[in-house]
Amino acid sequence: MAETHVLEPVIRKLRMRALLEEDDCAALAALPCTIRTLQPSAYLIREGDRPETGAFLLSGFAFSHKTTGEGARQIVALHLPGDCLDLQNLFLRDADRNVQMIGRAEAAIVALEDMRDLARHRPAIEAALLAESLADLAISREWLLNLGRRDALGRLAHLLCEFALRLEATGCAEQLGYEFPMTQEQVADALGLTPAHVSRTLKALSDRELVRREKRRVYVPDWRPMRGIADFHERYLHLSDRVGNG
Amino acid sequence: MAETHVLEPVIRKLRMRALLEEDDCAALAALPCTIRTLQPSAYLIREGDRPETGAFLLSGFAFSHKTTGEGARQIVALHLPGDCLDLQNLFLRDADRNVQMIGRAEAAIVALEDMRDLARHRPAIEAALLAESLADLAISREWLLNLGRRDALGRLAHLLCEFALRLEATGCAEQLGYEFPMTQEQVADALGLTPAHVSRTLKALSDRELVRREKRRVYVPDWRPMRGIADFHERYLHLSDRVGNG
DNA sequence: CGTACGTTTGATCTTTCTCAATAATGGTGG
DNA sequence: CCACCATTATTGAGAAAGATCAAACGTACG
Repeated sequence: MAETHVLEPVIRKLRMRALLEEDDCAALAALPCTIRTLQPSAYLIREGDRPETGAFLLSGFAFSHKTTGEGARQIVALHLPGDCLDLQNLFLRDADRNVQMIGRAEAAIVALEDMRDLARHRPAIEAALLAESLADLAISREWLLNLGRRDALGRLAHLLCEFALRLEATGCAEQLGYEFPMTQEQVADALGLTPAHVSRTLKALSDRELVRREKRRVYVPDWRPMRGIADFHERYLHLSDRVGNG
Repeated sequence: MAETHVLEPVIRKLRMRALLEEDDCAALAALPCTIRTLQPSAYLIREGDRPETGAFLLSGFAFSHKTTGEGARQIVALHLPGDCLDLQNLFLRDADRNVQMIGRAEAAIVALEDMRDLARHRPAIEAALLAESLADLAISREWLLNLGRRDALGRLAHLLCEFALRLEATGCAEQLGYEFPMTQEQVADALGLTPAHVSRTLKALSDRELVRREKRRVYVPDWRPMRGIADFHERYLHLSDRVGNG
C-alpha cells in the first residue's frame, strides 16, 4: 500500500466490500491498466458491444442507460469515482446497456482477461467483486421502488439523498452542498419523468426551501425533511455491513 | 453427476453461467442442505433480517418486494425454479428486501457459511455466482426501463414475454401457453400499476387476441405481435452468452 | 457576441389512479 | 356434492399526476 496508486479509490471501495489482504491489494495494484481521459458525453460501452476491456472510474461521473424501440431513454445506474464500469462483461459477453460519461472523466482501462485471471487466482478479490455487484443490485432494487411507487417529488428527493450519501462515501463530498453534475434532462431520464416536469418538481423543492440552487450546484440546508419526503432509508446502500470472508 | 440430485436444477443453471468441472459440481452437490416446503405467501426473507442461511428455489415461484413508508409495494424481482434466493446475504449482512413465495414451493436451505467456504475454495463456483448476480442485475436494468419508459400495455406484454422465456430456459415450459402464477395484484405491484388498471390492460390484450385466458392459465397464440408491443429483445436475459473462465 | 444548449413556464391533453360496486372464482367444511 | 366465504377480477365515473407541445428565457462557451 503506502504510496497512493491510480487504482487507490477502486481498492478502497472494494475493501469496504470484502476483507482484502495486503497481497490482494498488491495484485490489484499490479493490474496492467491504461488511463484514459473521456470527454463529456463520451461513450465507454454501447449496447450490443462485446468488449474485451473493462474500466474503473477514477474521477468524474457516468451513467448507464437503455432505450426503448421508440427512442425513450432510461438511465438505469449512476457511477461515481471508484466504481467498476464493466463487471457485467467479465462473465457475460454482450453488453445490454450503454455507459456514458456525464462531465469530463478519467477511467482506468484493464483487459477483461487479466481481471478474470485475477479473480480466478484470488478468491478474496472475486468475493469483493461479487459483493460489489450485489450492492449494485440492491441499489437498482431501490430504484425500481422509486420508479414504480413514488411520485415525482419523492423520486427527485430520493435521487438527491442517494447521490449525496454515495458521494460522501467516496470521500468526495463537501460541507453543506455539493456539485450535482446531471442536467435536468438526465435527471428526467433517471426518474422516468419529462424534463419539463423535473423543472417544476425542482421548483417545488426550492419553493419549500428544501434545496437552494446556484448555477449547477445544489445546497441542502437540512437533510431531515428531505429524507422524509424521499422516504429515504440508507440500508439499501450497504455502506457498512460487510460480512463473512475471514 | 449421473443420477439426479436435489440441487440439479441449481447446478444446471450455474453451469449456464460458468464452466464448472465435475468436481465443482460434486462439491455443490455435497453442500449440506435441508429441503423445506413453503406455503403460498410464506416469507423466506424479511427486510432487516440478518440471515445465516440462504436458499435455492427447487420448485414453485417466488418474488422479492420492497415497500414505501406509505405502504405501497413494489415487486423488484421474480424467482423461478433453480434461482438463488439469497446471494445478497452471502456478503451483505442486512436484507434490504422481502422474499415471498407465490404458490406452494420447495427450497433447499443452506448455511451461508458453507456457501462462503465453497466460494472461497472453488473460484469457478464463485465465478458462476458472480455471473448469476450480473445476470440478475441485467434483468433489473430492463425492469427499470420497463417501469420508467413503457406504458401499461408495453409493461404487461414485456412481463409476459420475459416470464415465458425464463420459464422455457428452466425447461418447465409447455407448448402454447403456460401457467401464469401471479395474481393481478401481484402483476400490478411488479409493473408499478394498480390492480384495476392491470385488469383493463389484460382485457386490452385479450380484446386484440394477443392472449387467451382460461382460469389462471395464459395462452399466447403468436409471440411475434406480443414481442412487438412489448418492445422485447431477449439479449438482456443472457441466456447463452457465457464467457471466459476456461 | 452569437449560437447551441439547458431551463422555465403556460395551456391543454392523456394515462393512470382512486373509490366503489359487482361479479366470478376457488377452497373448505359440512 | 353443495353452500359458504374469502379472495380475486371486472367495470364505471370522476379526479389527478404527469405528458405534450410550444414559446421564451438564461447561460456558457467557442
